[in-house]
Amino acid sequence: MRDEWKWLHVPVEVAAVKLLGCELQRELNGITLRARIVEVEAYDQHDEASHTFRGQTPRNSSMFKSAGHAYVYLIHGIHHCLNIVTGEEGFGSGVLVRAVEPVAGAGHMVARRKRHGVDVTNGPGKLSQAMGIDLQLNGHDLSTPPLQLLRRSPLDPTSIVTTTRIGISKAVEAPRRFYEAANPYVSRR
DNA sequence: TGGACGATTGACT
DNA sequence: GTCAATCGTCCAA
Repeated sequence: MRDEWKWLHVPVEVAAVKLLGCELQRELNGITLRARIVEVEAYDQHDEASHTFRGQTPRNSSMFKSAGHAYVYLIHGIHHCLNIVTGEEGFGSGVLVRAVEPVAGAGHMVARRKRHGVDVTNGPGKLSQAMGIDLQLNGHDLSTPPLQLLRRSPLDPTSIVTTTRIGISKAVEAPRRFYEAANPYVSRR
């Protein structure tokens, strides 16, 4: 395993909390976009709501890679969702990035979205469109451009809210959604 | 090989 | 609050 991602070789819900406050940096057409992660959800092989619950398939194979890779999938034939793979190679676990807060290149994200304010990045499909994330980045190594994960110091635990996940039909009771309290970019539904 | 379905979003009543 | 868009994936037959 790569030492660089050792901090993500932990249970996925622990990794999810550690990822809050970290940043995603995207190089796109010579422009640098950067955004801070403010809302996440945890999924792993033992979780009925996870894409990896029934084992490895061509679609979910990048979620079985070692920590620090991207798992991107298409939902409803329209939108892309970004996950950060966690844990050891061979174990299917990852963290869905549900919302981010623009840090750099916000104007470009607004233009890509054709929306403004929190609507630019307050949902998994929205932030993917804002940052130009699609299937081409599925399986990408997040230690290299054009998409990088930048580690940041952990948030104060008292500022983190834990709830059940959104938009799923199985394991609906599991408290595996985490977000930064009072951050306006946290998704609404 | 067919068909049901989805870790969502935006438009509309 | 409700509902359609839209297509790749997966499982049953």
